[in-house]
Amino acid sequence: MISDDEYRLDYFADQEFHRRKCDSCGKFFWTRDSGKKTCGDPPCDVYTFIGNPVFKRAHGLGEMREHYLSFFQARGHTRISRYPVIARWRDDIYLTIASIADFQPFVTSGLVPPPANPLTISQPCIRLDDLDSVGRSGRHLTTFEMMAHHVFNTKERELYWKDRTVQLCDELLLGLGTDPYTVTYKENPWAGGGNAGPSVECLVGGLELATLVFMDLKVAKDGKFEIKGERYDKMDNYIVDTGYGLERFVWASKGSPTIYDAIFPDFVREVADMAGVEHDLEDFEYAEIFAQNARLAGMVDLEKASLHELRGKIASSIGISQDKLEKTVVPMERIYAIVDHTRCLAYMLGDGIIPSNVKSGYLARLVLRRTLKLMRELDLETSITGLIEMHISNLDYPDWKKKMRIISEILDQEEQKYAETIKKGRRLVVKTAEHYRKIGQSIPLKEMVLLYDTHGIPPEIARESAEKLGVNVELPDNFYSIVASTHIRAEEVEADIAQIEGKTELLFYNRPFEDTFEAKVVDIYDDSAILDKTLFYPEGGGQPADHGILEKGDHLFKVVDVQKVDDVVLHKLEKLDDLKKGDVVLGKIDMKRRFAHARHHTATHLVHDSAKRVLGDHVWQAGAQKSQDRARLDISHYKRISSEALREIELEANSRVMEAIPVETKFLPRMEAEQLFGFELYQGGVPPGTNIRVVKVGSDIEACAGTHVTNTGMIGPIKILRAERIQDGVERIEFAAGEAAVRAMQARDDLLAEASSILRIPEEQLPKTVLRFFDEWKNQQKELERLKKELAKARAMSLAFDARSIDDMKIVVQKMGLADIDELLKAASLLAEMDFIAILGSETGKIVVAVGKSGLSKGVNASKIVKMVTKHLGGGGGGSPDLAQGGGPLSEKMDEALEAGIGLIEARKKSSNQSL
RNA sequence: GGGCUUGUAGAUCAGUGGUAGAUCGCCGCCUUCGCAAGGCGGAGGCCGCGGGUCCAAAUCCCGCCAAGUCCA
Repeated sequence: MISDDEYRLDYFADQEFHRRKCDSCGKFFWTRDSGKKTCGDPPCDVYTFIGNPVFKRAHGLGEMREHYLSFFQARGHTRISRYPVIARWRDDIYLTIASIADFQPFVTSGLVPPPANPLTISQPCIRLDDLDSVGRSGRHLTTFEMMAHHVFNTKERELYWKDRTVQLCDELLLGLGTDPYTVTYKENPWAGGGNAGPSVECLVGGLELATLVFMDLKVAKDGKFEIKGERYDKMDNYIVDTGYGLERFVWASKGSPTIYDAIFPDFVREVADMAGVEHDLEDFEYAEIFAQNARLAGMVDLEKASLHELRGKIASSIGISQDKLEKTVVPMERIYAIVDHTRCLAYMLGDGIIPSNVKSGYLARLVLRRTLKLMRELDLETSITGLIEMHISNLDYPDWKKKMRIISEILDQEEQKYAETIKKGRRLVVKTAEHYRKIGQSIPLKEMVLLYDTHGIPPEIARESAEKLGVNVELPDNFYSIVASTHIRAEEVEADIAQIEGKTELLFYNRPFEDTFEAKVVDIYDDSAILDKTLFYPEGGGQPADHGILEKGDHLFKVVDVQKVDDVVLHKLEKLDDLKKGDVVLGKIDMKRRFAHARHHTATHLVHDSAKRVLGDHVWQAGAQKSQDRARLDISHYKRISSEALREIELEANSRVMEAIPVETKFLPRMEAEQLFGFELYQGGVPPGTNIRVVKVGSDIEACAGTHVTNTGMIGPIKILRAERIQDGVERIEFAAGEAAVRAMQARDDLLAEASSILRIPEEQLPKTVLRFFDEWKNQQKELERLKKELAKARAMSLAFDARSIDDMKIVVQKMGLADIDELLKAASLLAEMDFIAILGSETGKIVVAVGKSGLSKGVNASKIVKMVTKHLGGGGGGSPDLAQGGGPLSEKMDEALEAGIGLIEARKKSSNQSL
């Protein structure tokens, strides 16, 4: 528990605030109004600001943002620019969900100094948790700007803490014209992402405008404090983490019926016009419907509450029928959601997310497809590209306008893909529906889940198609949660990483060409030696570890792996033997291996840079791995890389090699590097630490800890081997550099040489000749087929003469040389057509039995005969009563097997008409 | 990163171990002044690729390649 004392601020005392316990929810809050009984937060209080703004003047988004940032700037805060909405510097979240996310984990943990302190920022954030409520509740958004001021205090230096934070918030609100008696601060401890602390929510007019978090706790096993079931301890550093909702401020300043009408009124009107929906907020009764909707929706959690029930309440409180309410509200809800979702997409695509079926790309596709579905429901004929372009031209990010061409191409492609999925889906639904119509049932839930989960067909669309065919569907309200529940969640495995004290000096950066060094063994850990300094490169950044040896006198220790744990390098040895702490060793690196890695590593940077030049700026590294004989680079790209583009990339990369560009590396403070080069530095992930190593290869600049050659000329040739699609939106380029490239080319030469020598033709004629051979082969196959048919016919005719008769049935039994099963089948079935019983065998051990009409009527069964006679061949067989086939490995016993066949029919006669 | 699904004629798909099919499209002929429709006939398949099991594999098993989809 967080102590009450945490909230007893001098500022509250000075300003004559009272601490009250909410009559409704029991939480404590602070107010200047001594008569206030409830905390101010819905559902304890209702919205009072709608139609009754809490600020003295209406503000637009830009105006409000500027007011906020300059307010804090004037009070000693440095304004910093926003971070992307795709959190590339984080590996635990895909999207930037709060302003503090910009500074996690390294700034908040104290490892890296903040870019400024104190600072103020307005950070665009995306949260998709309440996607279903967007448009409906009047207040939910997928995209919002979190305005914030942050302070990073340390034990040594405190800038300001709770009092000043609350004071600034109060000053901001009162400055905007808020009545001081309507402001409440509700106590509400905050926890998330491994941190926690006391926090107050600032409420005005029933609307939560800001949250002021005082982050001073971190998760600790045996911590002194317990919040929401986790234990926490105090941190050395403590952080003011505030969040002010820009869109809510604008809403509060206007008192519009919904947040959407407040923040983009023109956009809403334009889309409403396109959809042919009348949206006249001047009409009091009409506006009141939305206002009341927002007020009541503000009180409940839409996820849990029944939408139907809620609407019933709203209708009766306004005094109109529920039907009329829905007719008015539903189209607008869709329009609001479309306007919101397209803004979300503008941010996602503008910041470089490529729609995909995995990771952050999936989130983009999710929002995109929901938007297309909404547009379809409204019969909105316009293209989604146009809507997104409208947002982009309204936003003040010039680089996005340049990206519009690629964004539009991506969108067109996504629209097409979705249309394809729906088209395929409808066919599938029709098939499914017809099946259930035949058996007179409605389509069960299981099928609906399959259609959605496996084929991406939304249940609403499935229902529409099915009902057209007069088939009902089973579709419960909580359909999507049923789908979710079928996915078993993978348990998160927390790796127990050993912490090792100490620091190994890294020599390989400054002495990249040296292969020998002397060092002291400072410790032994399992079967690994820890040295005071090392030339061995530990595995990292997709580059494998160096190998080599450690020499102690004339005793050699083979180094088979090298790993870095914290600041310590572990040299894993094949055998530990008598190596001990305090020994002095001579280390020798396998330089051939090292150089192969270095070539591939620098080449990776070049290939990445070339891909960017050829394909566009949307290309980001999504992963990389190097080895001695090849390397692979995964890049984000929205379509398959054509072979022409691939060749261009290859040529481009080799041009950089031929230019013999020096590779520059240096260590820079993280913030300086970020300011100089932007987040494009973090192609290969975000390294920890205050200083990061920046590697510059021509125009490519990346944070990279790997070993590189010192000049691109040293790479030698770069040969792209292949490209494959890892996921939608991610392409993998495999290539070889240096000696490995030469060997790869030689291997390809060998393939050509071998193939052409088999055909005894020059290599240039391979494609032409292979094509001719393939065509000839196909024609010959057909010819062969035809001849077999003819041969079978001829044989059948001649065999018919040799038929014997048993019990009025004409029987042919014959061994037909090396004939294959096809020929036997054809001959036998022809004989059966002429009303014979045929038992045909071959020297290869195959048998076919066919029975004609009269045989069948007497109960002769081909399948049973085959089953019995093939036993003589040590095999088996089967088929239908009129035609069966089989065989076995003992082909030399064919005569015996055929005799047995005749025997069976004769025996059948004796036992008089017993069926076989 | 995990789950599910698919790959058969130009297209859409049947075919769950026993002679590869349907519909549309294509070509030819009949009918017509011509077109559409209709009738008759025909062409078109490494059943995604490679291995395995089996007397026998489009079908079962393994690997690869290509694609779709839901989720974290």
